[in-house]
Amino acid sequence: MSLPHAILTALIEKPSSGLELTRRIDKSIRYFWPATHQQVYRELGRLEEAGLIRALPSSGPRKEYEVLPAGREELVAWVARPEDPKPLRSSLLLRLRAAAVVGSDGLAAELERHRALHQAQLEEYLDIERRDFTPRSEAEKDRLQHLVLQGGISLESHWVSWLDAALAELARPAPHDQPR
Amino acid sequence: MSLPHAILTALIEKPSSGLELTRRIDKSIRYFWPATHQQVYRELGRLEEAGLIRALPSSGPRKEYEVLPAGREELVAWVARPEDPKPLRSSLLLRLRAAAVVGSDGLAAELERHRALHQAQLEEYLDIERRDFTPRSEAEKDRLQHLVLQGGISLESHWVSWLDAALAELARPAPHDQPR
DNA sequence: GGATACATGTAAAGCGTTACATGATTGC
DNA sequence: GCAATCATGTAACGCTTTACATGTATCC
Repeated sequence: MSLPHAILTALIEKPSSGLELTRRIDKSIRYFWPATHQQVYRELGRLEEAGLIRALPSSGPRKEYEVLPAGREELVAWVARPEDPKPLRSSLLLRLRAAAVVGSDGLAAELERHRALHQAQLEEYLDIERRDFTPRSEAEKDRLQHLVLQGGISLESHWVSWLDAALAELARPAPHDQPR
Repeated sequence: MSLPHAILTALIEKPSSGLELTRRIDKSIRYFWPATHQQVYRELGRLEEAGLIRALPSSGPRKEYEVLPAGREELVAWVARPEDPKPLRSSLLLRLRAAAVVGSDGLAAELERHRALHQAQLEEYLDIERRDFTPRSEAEKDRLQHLVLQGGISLESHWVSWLDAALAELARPAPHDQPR
């Protein structure tokens, strides 16, 4: 149940219409919880029905939503609520496991491709860090957001390093098969 | 489309019935692609209908499946097939983001809890590594499986380190608010 | 023979994804 | 006025998860 809370967070920062909200999510929150406009609209409907947000009186087709006190309370409660991490699902690790059984033909190219993707994401995070965060003396709010960013940086660094090791290992001749 | 390929991989290693397959997945593959018995049965039905596996003639209620040549070919092709990584979804990072907006009450306890979970997973991986892998001179098959395990180890290490940093940061007094 | 575990499913709900539909606004 | 874009949705599908259902073997 994370998407509704992502929306509450964004709406508290600034009341928005569905599409505007989608765009704002796509500019920051999507890095650790992506959402399409269809999901956003569906959740906005549910949150309104649950009495956590309300639509502001509007002119035209745009519907602006703001968070009600009950919505803020729910978000405060959710921050402390125990919730286990989602189990890992990596099709890349699965494919290495499959390659151990049927051979690793063509796998290296795919590992290279993933390495490039993670490297690009890492650089995007580092750009954001250089642009938005100073090295020290940050306000509580900034410090928490900086922590989130550092989590992403550390995660992408892990993948790049591991892919480097995997590629080196794939390139290494097999000690038993090769030297005969 | 990863689950069917996880099942093909496990079935090539050893033909199995639905429940046995579920148990075997739960002993290794689940670390990077968990699956319940309901999912397994459904996929077995689909794979059989697609002509990738077949049920062995059996006695009793147990249905044993084995992989057909078409199934092996599909798995070989899948190993090299481009497939982007699933976008990250971390409710913990999301909650840090929410805490930046509504305050971090109760967040530290939850971070501690997650740290313990990741630490336990890390130790489980390290136990497996000590038990199943020698330091060098491994066959191609073992080297790939070792790489998978090292991926898990490095991932859990990342989370433990990051959670340590996050907890230290949360405990640190705010530079602007506090010292007045 | 009765309880327990084994084994194979069905049903339903939630979330995420892709494709499609519809009306209003804006730019030219 | 017409096209493109903005804005708000609906529909359908697949995967995951939880709960429930049903029959079979085994143990004591």
